[in-house]
Amino acid sequence: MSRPTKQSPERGGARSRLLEAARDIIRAKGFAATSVDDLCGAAAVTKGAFFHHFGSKEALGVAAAEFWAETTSGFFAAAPYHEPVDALQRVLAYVAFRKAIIMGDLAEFTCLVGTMAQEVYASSPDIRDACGRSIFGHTATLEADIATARRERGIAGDWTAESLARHTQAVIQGGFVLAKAGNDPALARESLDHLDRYIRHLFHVTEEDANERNH
Amino acid sequence: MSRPTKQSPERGGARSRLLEAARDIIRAKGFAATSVDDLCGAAAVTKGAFFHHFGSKEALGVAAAEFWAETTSGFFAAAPYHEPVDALQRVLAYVAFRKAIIMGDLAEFTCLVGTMAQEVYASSPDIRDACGRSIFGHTATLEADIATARRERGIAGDWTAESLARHTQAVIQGGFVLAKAGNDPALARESLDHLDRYIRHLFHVTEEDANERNH
DNA sequence: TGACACATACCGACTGTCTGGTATGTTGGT
DNA sequence: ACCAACATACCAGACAGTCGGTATGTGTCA
Repeated sequence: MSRPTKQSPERGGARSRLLEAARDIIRAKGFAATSVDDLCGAAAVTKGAFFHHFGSKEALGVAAAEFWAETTSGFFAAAPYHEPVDALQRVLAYVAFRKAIIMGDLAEFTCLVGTMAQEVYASSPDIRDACGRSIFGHTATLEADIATARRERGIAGDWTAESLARHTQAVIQGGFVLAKAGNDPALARESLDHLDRYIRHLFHVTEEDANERNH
Repeated sequence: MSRPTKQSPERGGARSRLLEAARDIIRAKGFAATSVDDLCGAAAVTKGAFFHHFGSKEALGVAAAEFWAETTSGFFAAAPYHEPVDALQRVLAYVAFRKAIIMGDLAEFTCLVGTMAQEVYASSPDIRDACGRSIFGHTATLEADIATARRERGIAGDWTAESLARHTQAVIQGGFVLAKAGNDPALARESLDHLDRYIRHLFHVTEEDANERNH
């Protein structure tokens, strides 16, 4: 009767199942409205397992933000927008990619750490900082391409690659807020069109050379 | 001993005190983490008074969003950015005004309805819609100036006044998210500089005629 | 090879506190 | 006398967190 491996969910998977449940449920309901029991139910584990892996609900919030940072950085690193050899084309491809993945349910494409940061920034500095590391860690990856594009094209102007990378993230996050308030994902895509136009302006992209080669 | 008017807080003020408390506390802690007792304590009223004026906590959320819409529309209507006779200058003055009022504590300048919409969009459609009406009602006031400016200056381009007004709001909301995640109000101001540059580009504002008159 | 020690992963009943909400007063103006 | 605007007392369920326990692996030494 008793088999060596008898647990239906394989041993050791409780922690990651809880993090996946947190990613999905917190994006839909928010951090405060998500109870530990909600998470345990969705992950099919008990409270004992929850508090074995996480010292508190707040600790799970921090871990969820770090889990988000890891999975999304892997996702974006593997994304096809890195392909163009021209740095500016990579930046524009990034914006296009962000627009393309806005589809389906709101809770599926919106940003966990943006949502959490907005909610707990004052009451839980640990979660807030973990969210901040995730967001600004991501902007740093874009900053490199922006800086390279600027150097390659000899672009002047009183702005920095760092601030433009952050602005890109602000437009994305703000688009999510409007999409939620208006219950329409198209509102998030709309702002990315304006961002695309803005970046082309900064780099003096004219209608003609919009696609392909530069000077 | 008993005087005609003996209540320290004047009779009849409980509802508005609760709405003001909601405005301040929900911005700092979020909707779900704000308890009815929190609100009653801050407004110095009892739970009886709370449920006399609001049928439920959710109903207070809706009322708080409507209260926010009323007070902010009054605030912006009275703001000095309407003074320029040139419509484009009014639009740019709006952006400058939004940047200027970003000061002090995060909870003091961030947006109640943006925060609430982000948190409860899936769990409370009534609150979400009230937040949506507040946000998009505000963008409509800016849309008029944008449309006028575009007509006055004969500006073409594949964008609409409506979408630019919404984009402006997205940049503001996204700036708030980044400011909270990074715990630094300057992050919100930074994106408004990019927005200002973008709008000047759309309207072909050159460095020379940046301040004063047009064609 | 096996047995003992120990660690890790997980279980589920339990607890004290807090939650939104209700039922029943009391007060003051008209 | 009546009604809106409150206050007081209370409730049932939900909440985060605790605790004693069990099952399964893992390292170690004879």
